[in-house]
Amino acid sequence: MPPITQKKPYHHGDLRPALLRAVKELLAEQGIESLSLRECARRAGVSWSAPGHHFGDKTGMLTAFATEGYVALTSLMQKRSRQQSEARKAAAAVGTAYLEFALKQPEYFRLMFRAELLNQTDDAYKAARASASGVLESSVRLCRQAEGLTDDSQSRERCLLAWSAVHGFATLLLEGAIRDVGRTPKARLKRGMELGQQVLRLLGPALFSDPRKRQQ
Amino acid sequence: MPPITQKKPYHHGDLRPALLRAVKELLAEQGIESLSLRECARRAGVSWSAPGHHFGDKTGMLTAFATEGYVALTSLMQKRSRQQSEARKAAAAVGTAYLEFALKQPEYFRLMFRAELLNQTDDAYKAARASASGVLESSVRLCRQAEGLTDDSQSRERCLLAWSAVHGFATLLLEGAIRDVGRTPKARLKRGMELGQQVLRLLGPALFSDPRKRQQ
DNA sequence: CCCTCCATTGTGACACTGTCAAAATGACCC
DNA sequence: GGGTCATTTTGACAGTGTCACAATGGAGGG
Repeated sequence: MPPITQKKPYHHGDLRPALLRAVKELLAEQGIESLSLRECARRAGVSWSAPGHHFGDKTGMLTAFATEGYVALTSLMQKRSRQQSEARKAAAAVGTAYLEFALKQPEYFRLMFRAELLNQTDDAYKAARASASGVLESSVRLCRQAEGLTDDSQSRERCLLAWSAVHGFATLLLEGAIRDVGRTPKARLKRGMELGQQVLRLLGPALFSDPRKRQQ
Repeated sequence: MPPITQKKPYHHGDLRPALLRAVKELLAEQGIESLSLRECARRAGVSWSAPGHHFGDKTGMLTAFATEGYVALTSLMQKRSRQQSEARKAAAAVGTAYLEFALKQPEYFRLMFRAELLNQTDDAYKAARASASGVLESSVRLCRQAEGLTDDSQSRERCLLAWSAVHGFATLLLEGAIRDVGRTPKARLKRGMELGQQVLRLLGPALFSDPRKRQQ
């Protein structure tokens, strides 16, 4: 009578969450390159072939993990967004949440944008990814709408600019491309969030000003 | 009397460029995950242990390759920048060149920002990376200078914003996160460059307007 | 011209990996 | 209670990175 904490009546308990937890731990400890199916199996206490069987192959396991990541990111952005009343502050909160997620859970974030490691045709994956980018887009669109700028001829480009900026900053910071931002992980997180907020604040005019008023 | 096309008097010719060429070909064909020292050796026509010996280990070889990439990126940005006379157009050309490099030579670009695969302490690598980001930064700074905006209290943040936006856009496009941008590689390149230019054009006000004039 | 030295390249060996086929386990339903 | 079948384990294999050690052949001195 193994402790079943989830619905699926697996042979030896709930394998899937156990494996995904092992993935998360191992990614946080050693990075993606040295992650192996067999080590996940060891940590989860099952045979070395169980992960491969359960997820089909390594790509399947990573795709499932990345899907979890998109769900978590979506949930965090929505939560932070709801804490704000004004549309503009809500949009800023979404961007900050994106950055916060990337910095606090890099083991998710790094994998979520490694196209060649994931099965792009997986339905759950596609759905989770779409819902995350939906939150981003609607936060930008709602903002312009709230300010009476119904001209959304460049709406897509503005959403892309916002996404690109916050994603690029998070990526550059995670990959160590931005210097003078602290040594210890703690300091890097704090300083990175501060710097990121300043950078994103500069984006305001580009996203929310009316293009018909002044170009410069 | 083997054909020596470069300076180093290697035993069997010029091993280093041959290996790096093999890396480039293999990365373009199959992606990073399936790249192996042994396959590089096979393609270069040497024993399977030669790459490991020459570069120390796999990380060493990838670091050398990434360094090549930074040199090529720097050179392309400088070239495109020099083709423009105005500072503002030069800055736009630098951003466009960054995007062009990422889309046309993804085998370089993808690796250049994989911190965990590279030896961050390598001197040649650090130098090449610094010179690339130097071109980016100076293009933004020169631009503000040319327009008489000497107030550079937020200079670093503006440079970071520009870099983040162009890097984020390139990354998202490369990883397939941006939809409706074409199926064939050819179309994706063309459409991606166009879309990228439109997105970057929106950045102008955020980078070059005087913050004391109008915030909105 | 020959001989030694030594950087450069090749070979052997080992533990580890992902994936396949086949066997074993045990929960579920009639 | 016994059969069925999804779930898990075991066996096997080709491939990998890295180590220690062997072989190669050009460079420099006598």
